[in-house]
Amino acid sequence: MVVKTKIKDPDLIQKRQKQICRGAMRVFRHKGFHSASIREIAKASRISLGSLYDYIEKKEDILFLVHSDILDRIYECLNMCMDAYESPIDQLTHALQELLNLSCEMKDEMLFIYTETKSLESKYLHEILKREAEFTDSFEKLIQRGVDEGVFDCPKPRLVSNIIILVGAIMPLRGWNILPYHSSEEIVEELIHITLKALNVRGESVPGSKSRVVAAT
Amino acid sequence: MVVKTKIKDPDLIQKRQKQICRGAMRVFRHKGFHSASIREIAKASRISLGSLYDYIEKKEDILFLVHSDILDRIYECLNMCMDAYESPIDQLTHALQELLNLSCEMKDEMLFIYTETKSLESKYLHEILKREAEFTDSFEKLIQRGVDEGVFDCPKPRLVSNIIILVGAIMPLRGWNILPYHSSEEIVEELIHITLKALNVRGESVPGSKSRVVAAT
Amino acid sequence: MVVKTKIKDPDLIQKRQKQICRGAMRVFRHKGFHSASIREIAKASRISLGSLYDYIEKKEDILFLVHSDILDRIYECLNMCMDAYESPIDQLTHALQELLNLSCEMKDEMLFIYTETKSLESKYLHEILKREAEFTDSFEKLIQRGVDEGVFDCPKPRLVSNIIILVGAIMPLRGWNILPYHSSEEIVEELIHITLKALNVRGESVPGSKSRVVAAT
Amino acid sequence: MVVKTKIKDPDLIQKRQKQICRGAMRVFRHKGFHSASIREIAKASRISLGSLYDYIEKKEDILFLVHSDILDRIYECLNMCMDAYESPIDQLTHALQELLNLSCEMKDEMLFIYTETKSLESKYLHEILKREAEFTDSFEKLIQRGVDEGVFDCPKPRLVSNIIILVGAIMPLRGWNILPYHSSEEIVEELIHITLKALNVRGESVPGSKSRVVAAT
DNA sequence: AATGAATGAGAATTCATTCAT
DNA sequence: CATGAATGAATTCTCATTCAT
Repeated sequence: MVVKTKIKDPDLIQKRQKQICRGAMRVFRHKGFHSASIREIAKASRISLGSLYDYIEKKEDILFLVHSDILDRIYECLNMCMDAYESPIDQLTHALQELLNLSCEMKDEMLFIYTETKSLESKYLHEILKREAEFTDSFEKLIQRGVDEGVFDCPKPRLVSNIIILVGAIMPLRGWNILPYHSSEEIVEELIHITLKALNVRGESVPGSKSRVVAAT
Repeated sequence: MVVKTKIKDPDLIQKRQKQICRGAMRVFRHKGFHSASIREIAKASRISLGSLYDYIEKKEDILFLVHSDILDRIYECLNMCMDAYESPIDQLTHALQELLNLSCEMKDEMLFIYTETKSLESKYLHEILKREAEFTDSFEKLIQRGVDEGVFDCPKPRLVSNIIILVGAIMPLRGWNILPYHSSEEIVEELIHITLKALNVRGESVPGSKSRVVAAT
Repeated sequence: MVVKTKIKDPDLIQKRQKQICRGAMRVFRHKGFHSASIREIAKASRISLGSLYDYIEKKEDILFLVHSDILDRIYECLNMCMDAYESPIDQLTHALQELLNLSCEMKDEMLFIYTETKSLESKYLHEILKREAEFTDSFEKLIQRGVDEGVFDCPKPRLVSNIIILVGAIMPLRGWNILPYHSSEEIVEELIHITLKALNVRGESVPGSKSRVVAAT
Repeated sequence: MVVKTKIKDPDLIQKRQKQICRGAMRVFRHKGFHSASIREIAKASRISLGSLYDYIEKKEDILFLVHSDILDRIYECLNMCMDAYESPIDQLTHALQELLNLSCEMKDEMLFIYTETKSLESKYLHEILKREAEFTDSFEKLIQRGVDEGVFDCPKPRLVSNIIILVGAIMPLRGWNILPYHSSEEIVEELIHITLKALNVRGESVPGSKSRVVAAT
């Protein structure tokens, strides 16, 4: 899916739309989508109001571009992470760890996705949900492979992959209630531990953690 | 916290504000808070525009009233549910079951809470988060009692209670990805199973479920 | 001219309308006529919104009542003052002195008259201007009598009486620029002095002033 | 002080704000500030509602612009007039004459200033009063110079300059009561005569008047 | 390609007035 | 006579979008 523009040069489109994404997100962070005016977005993007409309057609296009940009960044990280390991357990633990790290670093962006996806118009909504579904699928496949290899015990991999993705957003969604009591490192470690326990993995190893290495093999 | 009105009769205030809540929610369901106009809300509430403003001061007041109303309904159900049982395991399983049932029946309302809490103005936001925190606390205490009684194994009850509440919203937040593959009954059952497993409960019994009554390890 | 009411008892009308005048003026003082809402006026008058409308028909009626009330108070004082003296010079000096004193004590009221008379609807405007004209007439007659008696030199008594009345409002209209430099007593004394000079009165006596008594007859 | 705009081109701002001033004044003349709606003002200014708000921020800004514009016009005339003469008597008589002429030609504008200055918000009110004060100062200095040169007898120049300015608005404020009896030329001539008399000027000459050229006492 | 001025539909909110009790 | 809840027209202001330069 592509946003219709008045401009021909594809490189310029790419560059300016990225510029708009970053500017827009800077505004959305504080005011949300609806309260952000196109004027503010143009100013934050260091682009004129007229030019802005050369690269998009409607305000909602920006919402889609920002969604796309955020998902791109998240999925790229996670795919790289999964590709770096072979065994399902390693893949899962590292992917989960990466997801949780991202949810710290990109807290605002993830919260934005959770709160503003509903504002997408139907055409864009389906596109974005399709991409989210693909992402969930990759987790599901990973778990299924673990089940097939006998390292995971999980009768409903789709449900569990959805839980994982939901819990992957625990920082933006529930951080306000947890962070005053636990550091993000503690949270990440414990969440991986719980996940592996829920998958009946015995003798887990948590990457980057000393305290639990004793239980390894 | 109370919304300032021009009306004196407290019963009438109560009645009309409830009326407004229901009407407003009917509109918010389809359009969200920002896209819903005050005129639509008035119409849906079967109240005149002028009268509406006799019972609130600003549009944001409606957002708060709706939040309050939804939380009231959810928390009342859950408190009744917890009070009906003695043992932490029974309390937890029934509360979780009730929470998940509510998240089916009040899917839109819960999604609304997750997506629009950010639109509350500071004063109201704090009030609502305070109530959510109290709710989380009651889950935390429940788990802690289970730990004290030796039936739960859980080093970070606060984290886990937050996970439970987050997962309690899995229907509104991830239902679109799960429900095409599993019935809500299946989901509820499996989620309770996973939760108890995460708490290291051996020999669990799921209420209303036959299949798992003897499903010990 | 009389404001139409729903109430019969004339004493009650009198009493309540006075009550409304005082309440309304309290609000007008700070916000002016247009920015004052009927609700505020009712509250300040310690009368219910419904009752208020038993004693007036429209908001403008209040404006007229307040105008009437203020003019009544001013003219009553001045008429008493003029009646207390015989000679034109005494009458003029004491009337002017009284007028200037009133313009200190009723600064807000006089300013209100000057700024809000234009808001009166035609019917009321004519009534109020008629009363102001009568008031100007009485000054004009006073001056004319002085001219006839040979104590004043004034070819255009009407113009001068208008000047006197205008200067009588110098406190509310220009006080902000004068009062930081001169006390109101100084101002009053000097204004009387100038007025008598303008009327070619030689050897004037200013009431209540010591400094100028030496110049007395 | 400058009204904040969304427009960058300063010439355009100047031009449009003047356009708005004139349009607004056309409406204010009949209805006053509060009763004039922004829509009417836009229409009278031959500018669209949206554009209007590109050149101002709030309705009150228009009030300030109009005040500014009127004072500019008046003060420019008077300064030119004062600069054209050397002696205090000439300056005073010509300035007074000019002021009274202006008060005939700009009757509505002056009345507007007197009745609507109170509607200015604090920030603007102070600015406008500052300019009025400067204007009064210039009259005070003129009188003081006359006193220093021995041609005026005036112990309180500040008070007298305020009287002059107040009397300078006699046409808009009291014209309704005088003009049916005297022509504006008569009024102007007599007012100058009285003023000079009040300043103890002997052997005055009124500009443009023959009858009084030798009218010494 | 880029700029920024122009537009008007639509938003929230206020308030004089009426009317049932 | 008194009360205060109800009404909806009118108001100010915002903002996405277009268009001339």
